[in-house]
Amino acid sequence: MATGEQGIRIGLSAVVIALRERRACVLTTVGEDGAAALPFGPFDPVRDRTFELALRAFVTAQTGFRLGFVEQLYTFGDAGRDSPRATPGPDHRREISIGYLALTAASADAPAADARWTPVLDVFPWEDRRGEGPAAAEPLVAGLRAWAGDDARRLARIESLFALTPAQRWNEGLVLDRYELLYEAGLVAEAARDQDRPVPATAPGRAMVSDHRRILATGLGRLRSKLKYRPVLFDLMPGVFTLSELQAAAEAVAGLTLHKQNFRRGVERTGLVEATGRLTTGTGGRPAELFRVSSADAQGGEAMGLPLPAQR
Amino acid sequence: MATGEQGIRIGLSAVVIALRERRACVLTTVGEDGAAALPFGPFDPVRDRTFELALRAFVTAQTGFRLGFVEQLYTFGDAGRDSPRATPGPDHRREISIGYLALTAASADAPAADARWTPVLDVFPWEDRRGEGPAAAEPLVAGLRAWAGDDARRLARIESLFALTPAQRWNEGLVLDRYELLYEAGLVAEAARDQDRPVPATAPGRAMVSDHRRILATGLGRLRSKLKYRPVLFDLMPGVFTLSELQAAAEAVAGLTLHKQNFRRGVERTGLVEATGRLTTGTGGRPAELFRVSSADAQGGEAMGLPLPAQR
DNA sequence: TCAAAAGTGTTATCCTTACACCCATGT
DNA sequence: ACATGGGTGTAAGGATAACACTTTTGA
Repeated sequence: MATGEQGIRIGLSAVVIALRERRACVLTTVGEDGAAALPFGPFDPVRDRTFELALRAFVTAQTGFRLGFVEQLYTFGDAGRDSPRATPGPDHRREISIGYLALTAASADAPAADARWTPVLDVFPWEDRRGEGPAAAEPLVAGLRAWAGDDARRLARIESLFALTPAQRWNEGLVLDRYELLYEAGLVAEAARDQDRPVPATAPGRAMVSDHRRILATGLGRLRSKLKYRPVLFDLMPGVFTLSELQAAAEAVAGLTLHKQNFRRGVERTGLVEATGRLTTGTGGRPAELFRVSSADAQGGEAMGLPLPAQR
Repeated sequence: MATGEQGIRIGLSAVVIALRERRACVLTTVGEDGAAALPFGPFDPVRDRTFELALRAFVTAQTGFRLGFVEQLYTFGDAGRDSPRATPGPDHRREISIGYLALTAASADAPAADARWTPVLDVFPWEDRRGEGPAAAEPLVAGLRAWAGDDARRLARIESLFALTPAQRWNEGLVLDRYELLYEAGLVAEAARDQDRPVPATAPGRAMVSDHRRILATGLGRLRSKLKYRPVLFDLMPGVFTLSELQAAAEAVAGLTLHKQNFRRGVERTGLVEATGRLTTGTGGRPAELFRVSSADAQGGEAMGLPLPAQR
């Protein structure tokens, strides 16, 4: 009988998010076939005392960045995650990957070596609702409808996840659900690749190595959801910032255009920021006041996040 | 150099929740030293295609229960999770455990073999705010204050997590945070045990094997949080139920006394339940109408949970 | 007839949404 | 002057919280 310890390897994958030029970006490396990959490090059960310490160490070593907020996402271990056809032989190494979400404050430093900052909305273009809004997803939805045919359950899922009827509202946190829907429908490059079908040229977004895009979707979804009930956005911000910059950051992460006044009122109500009294200059208009994270209880244990009032 | 594949074993731990006699209970087995343990199954990388299938199989085999809702919680793998003193030698097997939350509809069946249904609020008595409310946690808080001394950060954490000032409100989802606070303060039996100190007789709640109480805290916290934005409570309910039973279930899980009218209005607004027209009999008072989960879009993808309006 | 539990009506308050408008600077 | 972005006031609508009350059964 198999003892359950043969051929297991554990790796740590990091979804490292930072803001660059008002866009939410993820730290990627160049994978084997030229596609983007997440930073990945092996977990050594002898040397590494905890997952989190191992993660922080290898990300800093590989990229030079110090991670602030770190949170475990999910453990991925399904057989054939990247190639379901391959039937594992007895000598097959089972690869299990523990995904982590990490946030770093914006930094002007260029990443080391072959690391890149990839805008997350280039990977998931349909997650950006700031421009035309619902119209942006039109071609995608057409493809989904074709896949669904007259399957009522599929149609309901599409309508719900993409908020197609006016009654439903777009839930920006369901990044993974939408990606998995597109994967099932065969509309993303990975779906074709995993079945050795030719990848259509129209496949939306940037494909990634193995199941890394799924891991990234998990991370972005977690971050978006968390914005609303934990003060995580400040882990992406520099020490001082204007309220407009804060709003731009929230918009870049959530993929939504927010309502200015309501956002400000909401931020004020949380008490998470405090004015410094100093002003910016050269914003193109009236100088903005600079704020910082409130020194009071601010990051304190209590549930507190930022409002995300949509601007229609 | 260590290759990262020696001596790793992966196990699956299940936090299986069900309602028994109007209490939220967790399925436990009897651990080595007589303490309760979570059902645990090894993960066989050759035989098991996915974590979830393996989990469902071994729980059904061990206990006879079919699991409904299943969700991954967290992967626990810190060295010395149960005994930090032990320095791992080269032959030390590193045990990594993937925790899952599972919900089963109430069932009259007795669990098989040495399995038990343990009321979760017996494990975490301080999580029950239904009785005297804040007063129930008084002795605990005294212990925490003694530990904190005049450390302002510790005091703020205690006040926040236990909602000691009237301005703060009790957040029922922070089960893990409160357990970890108590562990750090050395007030739960596991903290003493892990440092070979004698376990004080006053240690609150029921201790569990290894770090299983931490895993259970993770599961209960996740379930409580999820109640509010996903229709998970129905996975604990029988096919038909009265609104009072639904409220009692929500109260048993959340550890709160809810406001009857507001709860009902809120449930109605979600559209998640529909009346059957039938009435109960023998409730001790006026017969109640029986409801069922709405057959419409009900479980549909959209975010929908139940309100938890506190009754002071 | 009374206790016990089911079920309903109504109001005050707060947060969200949405509207329109004024302010200060650089060009 | 005027474009650009910063910053503000106020009112309508809906959800929540809190109040007390009626209805229907079993003992």
